[in-house]
Amino acid sequence: MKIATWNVNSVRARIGHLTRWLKEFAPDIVMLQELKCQTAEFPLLEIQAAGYQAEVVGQKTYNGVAILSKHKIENPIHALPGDHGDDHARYVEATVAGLRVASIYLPNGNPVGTDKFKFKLSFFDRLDRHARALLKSEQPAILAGDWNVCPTDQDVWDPVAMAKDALCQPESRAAFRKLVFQGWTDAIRTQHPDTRDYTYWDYFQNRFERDHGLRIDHLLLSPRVADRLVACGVDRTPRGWEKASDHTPAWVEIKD
DNA sequence: ATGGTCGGGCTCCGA
Repeated sequence: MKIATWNVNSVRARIGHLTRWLKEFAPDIVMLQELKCQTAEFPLLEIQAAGYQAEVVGQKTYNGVAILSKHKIENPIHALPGDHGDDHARYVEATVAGLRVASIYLPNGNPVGTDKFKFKLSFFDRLDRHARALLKSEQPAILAGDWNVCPTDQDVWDPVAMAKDALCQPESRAAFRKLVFQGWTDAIRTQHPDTRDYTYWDYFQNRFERDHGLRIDHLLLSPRVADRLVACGVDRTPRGWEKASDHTPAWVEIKD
């Protein structure tokens, strides 16, 4: 079973790329981020025609997350618990094929030293508590999405240029590590300890062509899913298509 | 040296 995550940077602008990639890569489950549309505007007919169900949490202009699946989607939740005042569409979680899967769009947090950065850390704190409860439930689970964190300098093409960025702050990295230390496996880094495996390249300055990227899209596996890990990677193909998202899909394959 | 490019939806914001 193949499970992927992809920040599409507007699902309506990218629907052609998305349906092409669903057909070519044939994932069983896909976590999407940055839909940039309201739930009612989500291109559901095209997704269904491609053979997928969808659980969508949208909002106007910003954010937006979804779970696409070839299998039945059950018991969804549409927000990360812990803050009733959080009206950002950044979290959707559901049960699919016996797995608890979450599509997460963590706040970017720039610039550092503002309420945006505080919101990022508080979102991480809520995620930490919720992830702990998921582990305790002993359901096989996958937390996937755009984490807006480069876990180490290995995940950054130019660590000096990025040193003041919210994606590389010690607090952001510590928050990510705290989840890993709970017992979640960062699939790609664990299976590929020595490669860069970027998932994002800025639109500026031909960064993709020069491979000046970042690894910020991650799939974290609960222990029972990590036991089933067969392969994982980053599919750079869609990033090379015309009018691409600035992110490309990351994926895992697990035993059924 | 603080630019550059996208998408959404307006004349700027967020990334």
